[in-house]
Amino acid sequence: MKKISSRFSMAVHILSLIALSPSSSTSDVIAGSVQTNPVIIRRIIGQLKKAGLVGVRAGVGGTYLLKELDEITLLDLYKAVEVVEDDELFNFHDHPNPKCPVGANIESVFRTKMLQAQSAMEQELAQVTLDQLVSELTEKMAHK
Amino acid sequence: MKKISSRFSMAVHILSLIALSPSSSTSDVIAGSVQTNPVIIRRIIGQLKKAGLVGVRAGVGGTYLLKELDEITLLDLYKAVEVVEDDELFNFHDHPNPKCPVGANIESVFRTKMLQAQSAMEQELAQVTLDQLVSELTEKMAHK
DNA sequence: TTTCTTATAACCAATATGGTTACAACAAGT
DNA sequence: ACTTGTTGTAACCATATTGGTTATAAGAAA
Repeated sequence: MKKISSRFSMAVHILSLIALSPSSSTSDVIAGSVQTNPVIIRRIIGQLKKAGLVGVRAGVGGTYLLKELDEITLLDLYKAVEVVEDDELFNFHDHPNPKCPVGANIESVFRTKMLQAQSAMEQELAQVTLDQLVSELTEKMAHK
Repeated sequence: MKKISSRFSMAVHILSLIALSPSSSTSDVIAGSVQTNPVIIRRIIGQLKKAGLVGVRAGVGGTYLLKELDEITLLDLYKAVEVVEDDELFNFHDHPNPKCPVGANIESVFRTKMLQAQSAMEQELAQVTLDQLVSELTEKMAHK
């Protein structure tokens, strides 16, 4: 991976739209703002639904929040869209040589350090609520 | 990307080996501990060399450190192996609709937050020197 | 019943990844 | 000089992820 999937940024974009104009929240309208295919939007909304963040009006169309804006953090979205496998951001090469003292012990040392680094990042994401983010967004929109 | 490439973990493994037994530091021996192809090792060492962290004895074989162990951090290795593109961990979907107020402003808000999160992670990596890591490693090796 | 919508399957092209084989160039020892 | 062990690359390859597309079944309202 060169980068964490844009599913995450799209999820943030999507939820911002839903928060600001819940009336026009069909995958088609949202796709118009994100500028991608409606199916992509539905797939992401499907993941947000699975995570219990939103509900979808089947048949009639549209998505609504299941939590307050200040109860949803960027970390919630990050986890919901599953951009990282097994909750481990850093990959570790498989089966280093157990007969080599370094090979036998490097994994646990490495993993410990990486979990710390990853956790520092996730804590930052956890500190930003959608409430805050949408506020900053509307601020910028007004400032135009 | 589901995970950050194992090139990073291999780089840490490789430098630990070089630090602990500089005498046996050919790509073949290292590949034996990492349990991969020597070419993979050489490619990574090539990146470490480009970053000015190590030197290579052409022809005769072997790699040596160009800096002290306490002058090399995990962040140095992370940057050296280029596991992330353009120094931006988080991807952002391209060209959201500029005619939509949200589409026009979401990118700058998102990017700001992501740079903060990414920076928190990198700071953690910057705080770990190879010196520390190798110490922990030898500790574990002795504790056998 | 018609219409708009969601959910999902089945593809696809582009790219990253880790691996492999092959070969030129280099430096030492003999 | 020649042989040997090594590095540096190029050229491939299989696999997986990504973002996208088309097509279709099914739900809910007018």
